[in-house]
Amino acid sequence: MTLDRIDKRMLRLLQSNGRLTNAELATQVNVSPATCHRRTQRLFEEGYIQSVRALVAPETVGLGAVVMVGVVLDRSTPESFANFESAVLDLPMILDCHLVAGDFDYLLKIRVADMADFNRFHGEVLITLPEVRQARTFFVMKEVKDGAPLHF
Amino acid sequence: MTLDRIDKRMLRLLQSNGRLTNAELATQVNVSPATCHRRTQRLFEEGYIQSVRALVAPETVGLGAVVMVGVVLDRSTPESFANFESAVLDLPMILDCHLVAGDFDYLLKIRVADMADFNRFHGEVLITLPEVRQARTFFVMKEVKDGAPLHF
DNA sequence: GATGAAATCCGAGTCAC
DNA sequence: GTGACTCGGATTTCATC
Repeated sequence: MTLDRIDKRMLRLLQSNGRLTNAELATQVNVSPATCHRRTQRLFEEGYIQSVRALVAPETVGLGAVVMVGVVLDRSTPESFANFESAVLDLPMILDCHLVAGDFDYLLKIRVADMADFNRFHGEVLITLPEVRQARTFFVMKEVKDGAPLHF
Repeated sequence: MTLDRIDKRMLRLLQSNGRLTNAELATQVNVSPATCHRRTQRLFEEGYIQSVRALVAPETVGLGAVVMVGVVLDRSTPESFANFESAVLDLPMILDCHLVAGDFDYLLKIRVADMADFNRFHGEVLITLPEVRQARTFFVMKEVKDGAPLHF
């Protein structure tokens, strides 16, 4: 139910290296492998660790371009939001989608091969999505930081 | 140097589950464990897989609030950008930072405990960063999608 | 109720082919 | 690329505090 100092250290270590073996992890946090194993299990079972994922280098799989998009919907009804969100969930090039307060309704992060690819996506998909009034594009020129580990 | 069908399937599988054992992975892509092992090694060595990381549930470690911030710098000189970027790299609550073309210079994604925490960060850190003229805040009300797997 | 030691089992990693 | 072989870690059991 709660995280003690050892749990937190384990989370921090696994966050930076999800391939740590149980034996290595046990050494780093100064408990026996058996204890470490039980604690790790709990971190998964109780949802402290959502998943472990390999981070694929985007350029190596032809997804070198990032675009951020601010979206404004036509109407601010619950159905508008629901429609838009379900469309977003079906579009794999949309990596992030946040409902925000401010000048936009949503902020999207999109990964595509290149600008031509984005233009196609923009014209044929994005602005034809249900309820989209306006989509303001921010081409990303440099990824200074992306998905930094949580600091706790 | 290039990825065949099997490599890509391995990447996709490891992307969704980084804890797959070599034996399991081998079965899923229909090659022997030895072959699978060699291929996986290559995917790491040649940088197709940048790292494997545990995804920690942010709320469970007291980081339940997300804020997106659009930043405009005072001057558009190389030193301004460099100064700002190195400050950003030192701030662990800034998870993402993208240099963009458009109305902002940078878009940031920030994780904090709550609004009070963000207000403190905004007043004491963000607007005192070198070269920051303006910071427009977008509170995130819902994370519709966050860090979806790459689609290739 | 959590721990660590020991014992078993299975996969990682390395060979020859 | 496969198959076999060895070593080390994962996982369980159990006694202990």
